Amino acid sequence: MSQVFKALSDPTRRRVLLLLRGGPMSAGELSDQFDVSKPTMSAHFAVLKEADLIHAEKAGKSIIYHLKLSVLEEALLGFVHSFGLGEEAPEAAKTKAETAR
Amino acid sequence: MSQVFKALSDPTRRRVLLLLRGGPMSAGELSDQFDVSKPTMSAHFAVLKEADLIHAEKAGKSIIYHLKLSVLEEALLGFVHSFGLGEEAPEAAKTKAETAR
DNA sequence: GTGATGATTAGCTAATCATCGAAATGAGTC
DNA sequence: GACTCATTTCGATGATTAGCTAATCATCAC
Repeated sequence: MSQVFKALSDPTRRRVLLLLRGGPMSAGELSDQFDVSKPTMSAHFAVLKEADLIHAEKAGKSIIYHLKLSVLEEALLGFVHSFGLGEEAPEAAKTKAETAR
Repeated sequence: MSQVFKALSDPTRRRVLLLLRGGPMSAGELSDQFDVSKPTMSAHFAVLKEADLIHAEKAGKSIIYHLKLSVLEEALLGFVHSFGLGEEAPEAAKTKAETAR
């Protein structure tokens, strides 16, 4: 849980995830979209992998990263729901929390 | 955005938010729930305030903290939606939403 | 095997973070 | 004013983080 939020706390890493939402991409292709060195990007990938938000697949010389949407979804929506938020309109959320018990 | 996720990346701070979900609480009452010093807790409050997730209200000697649910909701759901998640009914979310009512 | 390419690891610096005890502020009380 | 309570600020410390360059590893083409 903490690791997911920590991973998301960096703008570079959030942008990586958004790029990956469009489909799998190699480490190099991803790095080309950013203005930092490749080792730095590699470290960001490691953080995302540690949080289980992405998955690495070897493909010849390259390494293809895939977004693990379901993990992102479970972590964020799970947290949101624990606050009684996110299922209906904000107004109704309060009512719902009350009727929930 | 980054500040919200950074604030949420610490378990102590997440627990503070959950406590505050039950209603406003003073800094001291909150601190009593944790096994760390008051200065440390004060620093956590500052991070949460910086992320605009809580609001401080003076009340005599005490300071009462309030959860800003709408900010938390907007930040997290906004991000979730930017991934196209949380609107339809993926497995986990659906089950959870159903058992909730 | 050599060389080239893609990616990670190693080693470093500067900055940020969580934590503490001690001191300082603010707001009531006597 | 002096005293007390609640909370924050200050100053220090050890741990972690993002960033870099240089070096290494892995794979492919020759």
